[in-house]
Amino acid sequence: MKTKERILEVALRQFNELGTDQATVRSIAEEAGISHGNLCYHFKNTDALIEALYDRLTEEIDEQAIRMQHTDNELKDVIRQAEITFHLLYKYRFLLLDFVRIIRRIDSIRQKFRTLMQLRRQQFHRAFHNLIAKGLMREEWIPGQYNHLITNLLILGDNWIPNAEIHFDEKGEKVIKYYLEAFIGGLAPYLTETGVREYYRLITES
Amino acid sequence: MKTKERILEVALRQFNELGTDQATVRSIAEEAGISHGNLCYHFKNTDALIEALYDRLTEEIDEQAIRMQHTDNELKDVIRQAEITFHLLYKYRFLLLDFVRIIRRIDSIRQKFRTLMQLRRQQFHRAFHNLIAKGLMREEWIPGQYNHLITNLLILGDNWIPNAEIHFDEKGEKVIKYYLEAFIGGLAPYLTETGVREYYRLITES
DNA sequence: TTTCAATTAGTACAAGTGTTCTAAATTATT
DNA sequence: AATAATTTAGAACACTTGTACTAATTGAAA
Repeated sequence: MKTKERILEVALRQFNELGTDQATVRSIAEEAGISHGNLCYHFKNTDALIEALYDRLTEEIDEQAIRMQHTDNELKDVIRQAEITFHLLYKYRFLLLDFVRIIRRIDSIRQKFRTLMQLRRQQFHRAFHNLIAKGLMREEWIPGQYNHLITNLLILGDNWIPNAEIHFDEKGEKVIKYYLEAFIGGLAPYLTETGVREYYRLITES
Repeated sequence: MKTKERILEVALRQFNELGTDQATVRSIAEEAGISHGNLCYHFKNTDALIEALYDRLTEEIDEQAIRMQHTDNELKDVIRQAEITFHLLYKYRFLLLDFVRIIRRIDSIRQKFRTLMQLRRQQFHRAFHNLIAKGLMREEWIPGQYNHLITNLLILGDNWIPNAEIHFDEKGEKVIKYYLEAFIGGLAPYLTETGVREYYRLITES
């Protein structure tokens, strides 16, 4: 099964660098050093490749979510969680760069993604709840504000990569850090004084 | 010049509904009731159509920005500004739905867009400055937080439409309102007590 | 070793796309 | 009314893409 692995590797690279429209069955096969007929034997078309890679992403996210269940949900854990997720999304960034088109075309991904997002919203609610209980985050003082906050954070989480593609020429770690800071910084105003002190401590040490 | 107008109308509709990849020179020409040869006489290809429509959007945004200079920058003006911008973006939503691909392909749009974004960042800074001076918005109490806030608001402003496409089946006014509320709600925690009172007054009356 | 299934390369085809070109038709100008 | 410029339709071309198919090769099981 080494061929299949190599195909997915090359596909991921080409999707990320060229976009899902420029990377074709032929270009991927060529770089993988096989015939495109062979590639189509393993994956019927590029959509099948996209779906396979999407499944890999969700697998990796799931694994990480399970690992995170055993932390005590301090502020540092929340930040760490965001950090890992950002890196994961960056690894599969072609998905986010092209998500609308992919979703419009591949219905199975659409459905999987919707359930994933509901899960993420719940995770946020739970995390906030924990932080409030620990006295790190303020109680909601404007009705509905945490719902709005979560909406904004989810949009940031899904769209910082397209945003980076549009605004920056740099790539990689530098970009990830920039948006990660914006993400965490967006949380800061909702923290208690204790929370802010902790926030300072964490961002200065990294 | 009626043909040109009709072409752009149909193109906008097809781009919004089908996406820039499904709408072709031929499909647009057909709906406009002309030959595709004729369409190519007026606009060399779909990229030229996209560019023309992008220019229209920036024109409309500019007009509105000028109109807004004569307001006194109360909270209600800031909200009104956001509302109009959201509606404008929705009118040309295909641009935001496909922005990465468009930017990658059409360099002139890339450059125009970057300067536009710098402008928008400045507008936010100015608006915040005004609100602070009026005692409606708090002074920055965590270093850099307003820069992060603006980053987040800009990302929300550019990506609520793709987000809606992914998460909702509804379209139109309902969607606009949902994200507009998230946008304004994201501002609320940064307001002073007076600001929050004003915020309540404004959101309950609409 | 033989046999059968899985894998691979290469070819061929159909559909769709942007692009160009020519000739006709329309409109405006003198 | 005559002439020139603009606009339009339609055909033709080159290119790419996904898809299917065939034949050859490989590898494992009997």
